[in-house]
Amino acid sequence: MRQTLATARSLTPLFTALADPTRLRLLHLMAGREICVCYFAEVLGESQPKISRHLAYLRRTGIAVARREGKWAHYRIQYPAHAGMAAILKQTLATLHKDPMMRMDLQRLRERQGS
Amino acid sequence: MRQTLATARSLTPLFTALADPTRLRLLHLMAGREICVCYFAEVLGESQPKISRHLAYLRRTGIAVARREGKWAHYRIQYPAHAGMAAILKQTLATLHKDPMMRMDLQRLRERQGS
DNA sequence: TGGACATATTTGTCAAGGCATATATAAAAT
DNA sequence: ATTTTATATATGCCTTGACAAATATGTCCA
Repeated sequence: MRQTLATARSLTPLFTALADPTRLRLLHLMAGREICVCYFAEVLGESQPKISRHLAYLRRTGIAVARREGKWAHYRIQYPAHAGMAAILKQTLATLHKDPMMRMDLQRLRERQGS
Repeated sequence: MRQTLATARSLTPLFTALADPTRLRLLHLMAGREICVCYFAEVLGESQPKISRHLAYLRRTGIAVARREGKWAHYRIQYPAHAGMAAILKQTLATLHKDPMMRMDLQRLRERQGS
């Protein structure tokens, strides 16, 4: 297994995936829970296609996985097998969670979910 | 000070800067030491303008700073003031350092430096 | 059918790399 | 001491390719 042979190259797609505000907000919302796509557009105040495209991006990168249930799709974070990549992602989520604006996303989500 | 007001947006430039193999190799070489530009091209096996461009990119992003000394320029890492960003950068460097290929860069550097 | 989600298309922006060249400092030559 | 010449580094121009956003449309399932 040559997993770590070229970390620079394997890290690049991860960072590319993280280099977008919308994707960071999505990941932060997904951190620790599974979320129905139906909430994202409203919570982020972004168009549905835009959300969908970014979710597809995260899926392609392997950072998120989808689970279909009838009409709905639920997304959650998939931590990379590569320990270093997982650590970077984890650190990123921790950093995001310190931002009050990010927490407001979470609050808006909970209001919608009625939890 | 509204430094943390929009972490998603302030994090994006960092990740964009990290989303390139050449820049990751440069940062890894600079981790913990100051390095003369004159070594980079040879050590990485890349063209001089390419190196220079990527160094300028890192400078613009604030991750690296240059110090001129006569003909030569020396670069070193500048950790972001934002604690979360600094933590991400640090984690990234640690991850890179686990890669044998990355360490070979360091070895090639030391051979050139004759240390 | 209608609601939930995904994808195609188009357009604009931006970054990357190659090549040539500019700038700056130092060294050498006269 | 000027005037070349060389070395180190940066930058401009050009082409190419990746990605974002908006709009429209397709697909799947109740």
